[in-house]
Amino acid sequence: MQVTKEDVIRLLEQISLYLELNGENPFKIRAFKKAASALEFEERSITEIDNFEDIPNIGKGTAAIIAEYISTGSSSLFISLQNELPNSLLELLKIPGLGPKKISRLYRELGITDIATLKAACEEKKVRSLNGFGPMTEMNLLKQLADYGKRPERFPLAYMNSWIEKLEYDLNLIESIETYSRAGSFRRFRETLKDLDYVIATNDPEDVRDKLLDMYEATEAVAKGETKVTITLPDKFHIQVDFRLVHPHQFATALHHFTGSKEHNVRMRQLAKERGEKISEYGIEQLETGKILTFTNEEQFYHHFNLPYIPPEIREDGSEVDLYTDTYGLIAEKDILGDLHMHTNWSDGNNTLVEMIDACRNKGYQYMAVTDHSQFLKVANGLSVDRVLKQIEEIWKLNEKYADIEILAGIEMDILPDGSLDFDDAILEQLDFVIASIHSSFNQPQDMIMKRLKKACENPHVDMIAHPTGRLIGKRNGYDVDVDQLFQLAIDTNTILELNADPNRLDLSAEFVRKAQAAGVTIAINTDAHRIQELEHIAFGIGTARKGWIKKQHVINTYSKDRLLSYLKN
DNA sequence: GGAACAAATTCCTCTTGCCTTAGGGCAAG
Repeated sequence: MQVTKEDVIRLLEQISLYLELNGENPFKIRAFKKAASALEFEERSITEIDNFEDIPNIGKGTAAIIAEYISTGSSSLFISLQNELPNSLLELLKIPGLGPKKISRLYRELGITDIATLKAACEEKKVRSLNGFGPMTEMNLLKQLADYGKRPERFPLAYMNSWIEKLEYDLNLIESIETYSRAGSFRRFRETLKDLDYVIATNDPEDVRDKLLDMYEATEAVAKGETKVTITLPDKFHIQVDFRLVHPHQFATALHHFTGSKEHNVRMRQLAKERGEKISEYGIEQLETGKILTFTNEEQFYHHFNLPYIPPEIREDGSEVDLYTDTYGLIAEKDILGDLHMHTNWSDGNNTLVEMIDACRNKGYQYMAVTDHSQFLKVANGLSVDRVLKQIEEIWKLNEKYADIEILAGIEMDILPDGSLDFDDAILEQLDFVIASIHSSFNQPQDMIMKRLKKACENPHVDMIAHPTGRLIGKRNGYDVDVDQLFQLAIDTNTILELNADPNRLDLSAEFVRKAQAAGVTIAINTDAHRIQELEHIAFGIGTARKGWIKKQHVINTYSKDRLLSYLKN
């Protein structure tokens, strides 16, 4: 059997889970987790690594386990762990409310090995007889088991977004809230979220707590304490929202703490410790004097450690604490001077040309590209040649009318399944901005997909490839792109790649867009708006770009109008 | 188990809140 790097990572993670169930030393458990993640970040493939001990966080013991696994296809440690505890127990760790201690007790005292036997034991009221368990625990377990498997572990940003708007509308109505902020993975613009986190500053926590609990009467409160309120939203998936209530002077440190990531917090705490200080959500404690420092904002908090303000989007694995500087040039929403991908009711958009133009003018954009679908996409009312020519004329007229914005006549043209393009060059050359994209035959093998993309990139009239991987977060993976090859194609043919800001897409992802920047690709961040409200999705695009450490200089729609026009001309 | 500092030992981020059950486990970033 050919062992892959993913196999090794999975092995180490499973070992770590087993040790947890066994109640092993927490640091040993973590050592395996750290080794797994060290391998994940390792650039080399498994055959290129001759000495695993060279990798930080992998020592003698783990290296021996890996070597055994690669040469024999199995691990004696893993086998002996499996003999001790059935594999199916690992699944129980995923059930909220069950941790290693409780699972271990259920197994040893009731012989529970999996979901089915746990459910049966709860129904027979056997569980309540165990030490540390009671009727409430049994009932809660049954509730969790009923949901088990039906609920995704994480939700796409787009799914959460409608809840977020509703929640914040309600939060704004609570007068005893001094201020509040999103926190957690949503504030960091992760593309999928497990729950929602808010930090609330108030001088009247009891009142805020009562109002929060009143907000959604139909839902149940998971927790309702002095400083923490957890509710589940009346959503079919029981989405959880955590509110942390703090006094206004604690707000900055609490916000930092609950924004995370966990790894970022660990790194910050290490820094503090080296200086004889201790960070908690309520402030920084100076250990010598016992004095607790608080701050008016997160900027001050970071400056206390002689660090620049580190934007939430890049607070992930902890390395940002050492890598990020004030002069990095990370892109910001204010840098965006135009949107180069949107639809009108000429194809499948909801608004008229004029409505879209007015909305872009209201956003203060210097330019915009109108890019309705092309004829192939019948379901989207794609434009025929005649209608394209008509729309170009219409846009010329509107350009004369509006002095404050440059309207580019564009198209989002399909790359057809056979690799040809939906319009001839004679049409394309009349357009100011040509997007090529794939909306069909997603299941083709990689070489065919790449052939299609190559054809598009090599056409001299094509300016940009939209949503380059075709994924829909949590719904479909997209087509089989060789992204490295696509980046090289884009560079060789001077083709822009899009970061599509639709929260369902975020395509390219933060990870890919970071690689694209490193390769030297020019990027555009566009909304692909189908209605004027969706022009606001640019915030998701910017968040994702920042998560990918994108510098302003690599993003074409930060160019001034003149610079953009001359770039497109060449 | 890994790594640092010293050569065998020590530390590893942390602490707070809440529920459920009777002291402790789990969850949160």
